Amino acid sequence: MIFIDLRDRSGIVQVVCDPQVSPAAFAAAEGVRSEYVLAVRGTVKERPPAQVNPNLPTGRVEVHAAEVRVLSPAKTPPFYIQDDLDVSEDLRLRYRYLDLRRPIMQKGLILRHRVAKAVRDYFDAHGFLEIETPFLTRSTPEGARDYLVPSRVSPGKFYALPQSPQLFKQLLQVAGFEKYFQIVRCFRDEDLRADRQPEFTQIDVEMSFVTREDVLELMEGLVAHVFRETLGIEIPRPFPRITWREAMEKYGSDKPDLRFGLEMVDLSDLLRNSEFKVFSGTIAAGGVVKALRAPGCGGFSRKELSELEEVAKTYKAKGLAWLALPPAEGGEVRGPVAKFLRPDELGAIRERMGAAPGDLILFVADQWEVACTALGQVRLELGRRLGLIPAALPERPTAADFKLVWVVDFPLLEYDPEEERWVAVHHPFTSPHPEDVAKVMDPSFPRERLGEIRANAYDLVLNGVELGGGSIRIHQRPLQERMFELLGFTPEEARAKFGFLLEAFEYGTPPHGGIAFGLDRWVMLLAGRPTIRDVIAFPKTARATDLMVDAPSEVTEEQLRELSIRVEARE
RNA sequence: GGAGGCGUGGUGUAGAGGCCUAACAUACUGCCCUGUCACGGCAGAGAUCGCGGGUUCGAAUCCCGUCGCCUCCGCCA
Repeated sequence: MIFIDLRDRSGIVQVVCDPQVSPAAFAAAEGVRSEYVLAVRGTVKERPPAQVNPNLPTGRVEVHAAEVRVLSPAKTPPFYIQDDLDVSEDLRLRYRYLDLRRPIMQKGLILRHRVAKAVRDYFDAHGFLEIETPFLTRSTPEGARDYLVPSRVSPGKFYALPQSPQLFKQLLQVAGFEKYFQIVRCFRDEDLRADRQPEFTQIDVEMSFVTREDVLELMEGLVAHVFRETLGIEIPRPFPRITWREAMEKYGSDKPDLRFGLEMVDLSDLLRNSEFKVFSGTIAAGGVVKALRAPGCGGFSRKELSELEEVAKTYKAKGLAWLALPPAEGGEVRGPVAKFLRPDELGAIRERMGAAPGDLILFVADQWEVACTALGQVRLELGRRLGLIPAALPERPTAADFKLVWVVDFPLLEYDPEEERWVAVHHPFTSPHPEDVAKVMDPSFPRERLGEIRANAYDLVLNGVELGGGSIRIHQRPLQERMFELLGFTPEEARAKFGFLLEAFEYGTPPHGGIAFGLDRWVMLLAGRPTIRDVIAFPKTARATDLMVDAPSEVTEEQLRELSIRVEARE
């Protein structure tokens, strides 16, 4: 009697080879090893009650083999084909076709397909057209580093792979395709992360004659549709909204994780005249003091506190001050800051923080954005330590496992000290907030205050991950010219870089706007995986290499000659 | 560009100056086992400890360099 676990995309079934039923099938099965490809003919039978395997979805039945044929033998795989795999990722990437045999990997790609299908169905039902745009296109300034492709017929010239179809989708609006979408590959030559690959897939959307409200409402419908069709989850609508400013103030991030509270509080007004110069001095210099209450954490050890401080320092904070409240009334308040604070200050802080005995209060004093960001990262670390951020998605996720939020009113511009100029936070075609257009057009508006101007832009954030973002675009020539001016482009430069778009805009441009979602990230979150590599069939390593096909690779002298390219040896 | 972690039979780990002629689990090969499903039993094969240099009487172990993978900062309109 030989038992074979026979696997296909749908799962595993047990094949029973009984020499009394079929001597030939038994003999064939004797030579079968792991991962052999088989053709089995037989009868599906219910198992005897004692032989039922409750751990297997098909555990109530089995196939009694009449015939077993080996279609293809297999070498012993370098790792087990099973879900709970403890093997280095480089090995999985080198043998990706084996890694992808694992049910959990198949589940991820099947989910990915179903998300894409749901997206296409939704847009089709709402009158959108999927239109393809070029991969071989033109390098444009701003944004990420381009992947370049040399041209053979135009020696010395290069195509760029698109960072996104941004310009094309706007040109499609000029062309009259007033509802466009595309599931499209994008390319960015920047350093990688767990949620960043050099090529990734975007759900790209653009619409004419819409306001921000129209876009957000339609996209909430999309998100709800995808959750319903893939996980069977009903996401409550409308999604909450938060301004960028408020997100930074309360959560210290432009992609706040709303699965837990631990909101930050500003104490600058209370500590303006504090004896503690780190606080008062920072405030006098235009900075702020932000604080975070960690409930019941007053007993944290030196080690835990210094680990939290390391987090803060990673994000440019100079330090992390703390106050540990005694577990009962009357005890000593501990912490390096305690002796510098007057009783009235201490009382005011406790009241504002809503602090209870046994709580820990953490402080960062710094310039506003640094203080918010650093303490916001401490907040996330605390969330992990206190178990407020689930380590994994439950077996049957519900709407409560997915906290969606729109972040709106991003700044339009931010100062880049390296380039010594203002750069677009979103991109140069993003329209200012309707209430701020006057400031943009006002030539006397002080340059140093350009950072106050809000954009008509929005991001969708899911569990602290940026799922997508978009904006209402500029469709008026004077406003666009003014934007280029603020970005430091002369009219000639603007024309040289974006001339085709500016020219197109002269032929009647509908007001338009759109959004783009990161498909990989979305599927990653729906599947509860820790990296987008797990939901991409053939991903690249952190150094942007493909370990399976060994790319990038050297090419022949002949190929280089055809492209008029000479490679200089680099150390 | 920077910081950290990891690298020892196919795989996952242990070993932290001499106990290493490198251990354990699993996978693999052969034999036994006619209801197994984390099967079981017996036997066997399989590693110059990522690579290069150095220190030492002696290095998987200490030092320097280098390569690869992962995470994070910078970067990513």
